[in-house]
Amino acid sequence: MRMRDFSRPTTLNPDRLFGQVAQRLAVAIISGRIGAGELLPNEDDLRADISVSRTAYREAVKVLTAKGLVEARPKSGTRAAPRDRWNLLDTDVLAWHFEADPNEKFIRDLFELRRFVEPSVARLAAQRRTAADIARIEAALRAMIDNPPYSDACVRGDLAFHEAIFAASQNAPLQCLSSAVIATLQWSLVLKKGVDEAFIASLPDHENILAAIVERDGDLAAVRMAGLVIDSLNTTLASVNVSQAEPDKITRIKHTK
Amino acid sequence: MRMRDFSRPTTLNPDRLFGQVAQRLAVAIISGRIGAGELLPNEDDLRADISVSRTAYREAVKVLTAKGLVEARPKSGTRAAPRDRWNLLDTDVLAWHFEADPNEKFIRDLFELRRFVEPSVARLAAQRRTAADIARIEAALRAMIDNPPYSDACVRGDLAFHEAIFAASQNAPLQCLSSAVIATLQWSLVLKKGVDEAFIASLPDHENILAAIVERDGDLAAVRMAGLVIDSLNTTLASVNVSQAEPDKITRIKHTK
DNA sequence: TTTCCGGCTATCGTATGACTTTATCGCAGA
DNA sequence: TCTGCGATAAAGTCATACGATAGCCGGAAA
Repeated sequence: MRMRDFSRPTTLNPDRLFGQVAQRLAVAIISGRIGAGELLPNEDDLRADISVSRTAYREAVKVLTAKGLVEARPKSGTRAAPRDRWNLLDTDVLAWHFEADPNEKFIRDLFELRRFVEPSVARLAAQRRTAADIARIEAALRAMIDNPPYSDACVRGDLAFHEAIFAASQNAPLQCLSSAVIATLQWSLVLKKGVDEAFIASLPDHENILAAIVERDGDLAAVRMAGLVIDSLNTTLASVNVSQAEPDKITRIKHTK
Repeated sequence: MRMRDFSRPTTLNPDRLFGQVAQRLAVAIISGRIGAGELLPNEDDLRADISVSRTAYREAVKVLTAKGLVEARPKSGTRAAPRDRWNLLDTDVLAWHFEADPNEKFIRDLFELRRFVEPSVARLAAQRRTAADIARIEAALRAMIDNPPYSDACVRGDLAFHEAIFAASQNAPLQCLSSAVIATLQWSLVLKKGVDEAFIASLPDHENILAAIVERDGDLAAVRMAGLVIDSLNTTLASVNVSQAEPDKITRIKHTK
């Protein structure tokens, strides 16, 4: 699946050779083409795909090992790890999922995580935000409003909006979860691209969240963020199901507020 | 800081040479001894620390790159990355934090994350748990009860208890956060080791959480889990402050329920 | 025929040296 | 002063070799 990539600058330089090899292998594992079995024998892979030296191959494997996608043990070989070992919240691992087929369960799970976390983050942001945080969130919102829906600048604004709120929470481990939120936004973008109404309808919600954060009203910010996430989930899932022609699988979540 | 290590089997084999080098460098970065500056030049490090080949060194760097701890660019060198690039939720990165000095802010942040996430996870677990999940949670609880406090088996039981609840949530990305919970438990263990009362007092709380999950009462499970997390935070922070002889920094969080 | 032991071999880990690529920095020329 | 080109330094890549280890298989003994 080819698409525009707005994910944060990853640690893994795609220009480099080992990065390409890592991505190749990662996608093969994530898409299930390798699935907990043995990896392609060292030599085979070298000869077959691209003639790549053992160094590049090993460094790619090291990257995948660090992200939990493979387990290498002397002699028994380098095998794809079971899914529950993967660092599913790692930026690169999330990005690689976009290269594989979209998996509705996975998207739901990410939205679920987001639904639990992001309202709390918004609450913290409202309590702890500095003037600089406000300026950053405002700038992101401006980019969303001033640019046509789904334009690059607009999408970047959306991502920046959520990231800025995470940053305002002043909690470093929590900020690591922003990549998961970014991922859901990207999935939304892919799945419901072209549907401008949903995006435009969400703009006032974004503005209201900012307002609550400005007012330092944590509870209000949390409630509004929860609403935004649920709306996003519903429109995204609707697009998934429409595009898959399975409208019966639409399961909306009602606002509790 | 030397300690018993109960973290889940990490992907990064400490027997291997590159793993040791990676840990060495990681601790130097996390502890701040390197802090966003340049890394030791390749050759220097080789000669100085241990005579280690370029291969092992490079693979160690690749691992750290994958976890966001360093950024390598041709010409400008391999630099330690700013903290907001680190994968703070990565199992290894969390484990490496135990080798550096304890950082109260970091522990607070982890507990905060846990406070947001774990009650929701408990709710999901109550809604989705299977019979196998119940058995797993019960077994973990048994290990906590049947073994003396802070014994290896007991601690493992505690970790298994929380991991089993995460597993019962049936949400893979969410499960990745269990390593952060494990980390807070380990910090608690380190900081308040020897204080048996707090542990024994928490046993009924654990039992009640299990009961709520058995009864499929999601809200109750969430409330009880929230209480457990807050209690754990308070006793842990108290130990931190006592051990640092700064009792004025104790800031308890009141139960809302 | 079954079982156990030991060597064989495949595969990862480590070491070494040479060459390539890339990006920075400084010097020279306009 | 500005521009651009080349020297340079560091990471990246390649090729090769050797060591260590765990599984495999065959032979020997019961």
